[in-house]
Amino acid sequence: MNEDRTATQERLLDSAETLFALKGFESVSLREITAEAEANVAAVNYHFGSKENLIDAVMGRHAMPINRERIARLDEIFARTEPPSMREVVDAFLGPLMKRILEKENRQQLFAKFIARMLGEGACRLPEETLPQFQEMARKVVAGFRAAAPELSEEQAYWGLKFCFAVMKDAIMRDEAFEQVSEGRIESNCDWNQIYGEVLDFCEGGLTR
Amino acid sequence: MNEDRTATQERLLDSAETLFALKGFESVSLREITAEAEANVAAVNYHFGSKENLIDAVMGRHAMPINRERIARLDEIFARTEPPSMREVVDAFLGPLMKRILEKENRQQLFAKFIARMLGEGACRLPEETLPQFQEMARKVVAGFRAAAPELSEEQAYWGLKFCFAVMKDAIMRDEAFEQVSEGRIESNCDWNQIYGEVLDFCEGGLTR
DNA sequence: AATTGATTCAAACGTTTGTTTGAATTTGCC
DNA sequence: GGCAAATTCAAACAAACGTTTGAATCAATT
Repeated sequence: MNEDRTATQERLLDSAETLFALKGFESVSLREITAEAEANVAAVNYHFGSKENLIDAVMGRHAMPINRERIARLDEIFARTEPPSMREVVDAFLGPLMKRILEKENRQQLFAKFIARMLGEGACRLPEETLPQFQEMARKVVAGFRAAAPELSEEQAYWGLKFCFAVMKDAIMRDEAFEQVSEGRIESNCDWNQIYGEVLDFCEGGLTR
Repeated sequence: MNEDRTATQERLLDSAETLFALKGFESVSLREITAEAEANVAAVNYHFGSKENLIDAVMGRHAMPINRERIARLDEIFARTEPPSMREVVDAFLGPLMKRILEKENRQQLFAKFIARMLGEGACRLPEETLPQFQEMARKVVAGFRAAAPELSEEQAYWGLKFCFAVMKDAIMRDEAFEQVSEGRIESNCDWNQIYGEVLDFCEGGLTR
């Protein structure tokens, strides 16, 4: 995959990311994207070939670096002699994602929502070339879980992986419906560090019964 | 809301439910739905007024009975003198959903996927008249959580509610991507009882740190 | 049997979708 | 400055979308 892109390509990716975050993949038209990016309608097909390819590109921009970081942190943990704590394994898995949300000073919420959609709707369509990396990452996370909690079977650990994913995703994706259901007791604030704390608590507990 | 519908209405709802399960709300056209239901394209607009209304109807068909059952089970728990266990509160919350999946002998997987989508994509668009019921249900679940684990703050309990939802949703929604990532170690089987056991374990652990 | 109201139907409505085209324009290079 | 490739652009494409229409058909009542 070409890493250095033209200015137009970059603007298209940014606009697509923003609009996907707000409305989901299916509901955003190429015309909305190109208008936001101040580009021509034909630009997407010229630079990316199709709308599908654009979605893949905007996902690929984040997925691989995140997985790289996850793997690096897990390798660090395994390099140590003492056994890992469950919390640090979960954090090695979810932290790189959360880090990127915290980095975006002004567009935190938007970027978070895009990530959540990527994990949700987009999960079924992860770019092919990223699959081996995802698999390696998953194997290491599962190994980490079982190092921290030896009573977990391999299958249980994989379910745990899935569930941690799910919890993180829902925590990131602040939806109006739940705000209503909780009658304003949740989501009005936006202290990501506190939210991430809740996520870690829940996942850690869920994995160490 | 009219409870007794014509045969055509029923067929439209069934077809919509099936197709929504397979492809999501946005990606299914009225023409697909009416073709499946062996009805005319105009039938949806005649009977429901619009596609949006159809989606609401197909959701409303399940949401309210499920919430009724949840509330009933929680009331039973509160009627007892001894304090509830966390597991039974979680089960009162998630069980009525799982029950309906197990009921559908032949279409389990399909129905489960619809439910998951309803919880996911559809969450942001829950029919207005169901909101008070959702709120009452949520209040009682939270009360149940805190009765079983008094150290939980109200806010933590609401997060727990959200997270249990998320875990259940992801467990139900079997996506190919994760099957690949786990390299076949998950999802090949389909023993819903075992899966539900994993969900209960994780949520129970997550709420009782 | 006639009349009324509810339902079905084929056809068309106006938009919007993703994509393609071919000419204009910009860009980098000799 | 001039050539060639890369990029932009307005315009149009066919296809699909949700919705509307008005006549045909069905059901029930009188």
